[in-house]
Amino acid sequence: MTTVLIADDQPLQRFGFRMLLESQDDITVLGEASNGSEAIRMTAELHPDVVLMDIRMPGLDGIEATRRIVAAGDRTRVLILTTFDLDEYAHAGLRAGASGFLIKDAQPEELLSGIRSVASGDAVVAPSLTRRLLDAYAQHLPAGDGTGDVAGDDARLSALTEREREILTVIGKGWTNTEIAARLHLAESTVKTHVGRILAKTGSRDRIQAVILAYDTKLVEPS
Amino acid sequence: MTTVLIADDQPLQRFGFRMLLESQDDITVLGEASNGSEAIRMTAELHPDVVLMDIRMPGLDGIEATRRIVAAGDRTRVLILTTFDLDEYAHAGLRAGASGFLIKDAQPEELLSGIRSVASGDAVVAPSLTRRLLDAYAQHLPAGDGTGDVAGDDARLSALTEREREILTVIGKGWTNTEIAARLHLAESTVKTHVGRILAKTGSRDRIQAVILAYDTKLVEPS
DNA sequence: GCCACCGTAGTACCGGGGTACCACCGCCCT
DNA sequence: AGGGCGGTGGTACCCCGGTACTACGGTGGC
Repeated sequence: MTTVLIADDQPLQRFGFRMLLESQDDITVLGEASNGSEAIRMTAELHPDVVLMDIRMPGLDGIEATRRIVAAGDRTRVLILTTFDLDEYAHAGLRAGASGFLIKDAQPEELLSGIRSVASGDAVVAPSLTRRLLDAYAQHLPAGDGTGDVAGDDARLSALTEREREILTVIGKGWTNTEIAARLHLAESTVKTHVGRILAKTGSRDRIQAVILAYDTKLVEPS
Repeated sequence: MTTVLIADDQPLQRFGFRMLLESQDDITVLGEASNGSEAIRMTAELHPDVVLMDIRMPGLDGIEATRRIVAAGDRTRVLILTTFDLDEYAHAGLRAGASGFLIKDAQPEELLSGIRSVASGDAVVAPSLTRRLLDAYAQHLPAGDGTGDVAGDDARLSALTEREREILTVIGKGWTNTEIAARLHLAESTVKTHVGRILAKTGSRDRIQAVILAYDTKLVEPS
């Protein structure tokens, strides 16, 4: 069950959101806030999985409210809703730690799937915003040409097979055995076998040491 | 009407995509390519709106094919499909000019809406990839304006106390709770309390993510 | 004086991780 | 034909890690 707090200064807008969300079996609306301060207070009280946050609100605005909610360190994720897809909002919201951005007039399904994604730890961005995000991101990437140095060429990894190195890479990215199994289309028992062999071959006592090894050997690069 | 070219070396995979796409009234499959060179040639011939591009293909891979298709200056957009959401793929694909990234085992609806978004000029990223994209993007943004972030200090660590940062450092070194307790002269329950709070504040689901965070924020340096 | 925060510590519980086995298949090499 | 190796899969078991609570002393601010 996903719990949601709605933060918007327009009662009619809140009503619409509530109707939509409550029509879903797996979503519960814990409450409604009409400004940023209320949103912060209610989040601290109710610990919703997701706060649906409007940016423009009287008093404390949505960005600042987002910043404080994220800083509180709770598990609550903030999904920012904006009427205009203005860039400065996205930037400020990103710095504030929001988990996603949607446009208010999105399709209901988009909103719902966005909430579910954010609740499960993923992030979402409205399609019309994604383009800019990609462009801006690409612009800031290191200038390398893609060809060149092969990572993970370390003596401690030499005993590993291709497959094992592949598994070690995703271990280094923090994937759980279950995730590895699902994303690589394997049985969890197979993953465990691989992991066990990797630990034995590299002399790591647990996957944590393996993660560290993956970083030290540059098999995985800091992001 | 949206026209699509499928580029994938696995016939079965191509068949699945074709079946899915042709079931849609507004999408037409113009053809199928089984490697990068074919994809480039067929794109130049058929001018599809979207190329569904697998990364792993014999001969010319999907990244290079994407680079050349985009460089050709046609209106064709490339939507990259990957089995593994490995970061270097995303980076390379971005530099190559792809309009989106989806994971192969995504829901059919996700794939379809992705194709439609890309065809209409938007960009899409699989929800499970978006998080990293946002994080990486936010990291590269110019430092905040008014509100004071501590200089040289990563935002994701700002909520941590001195002691918690200390604990996170040794978590990053791979110490177990028992070891931390022994070496820092604490009760293991205390260590667990600290670790729990660190995970909550940093949004890490387990200590593995915390280790990765410690490396990414350079709280711990590769040895 | 009171409250918020920090660091410390405890208990109880559960799930995932890791280990120790075993097994089967496909491939390549001798 | 046989054997080794890599990749896959299974079962059974135990322990550590993580969560959810509660609690208490010290400190600093209002």
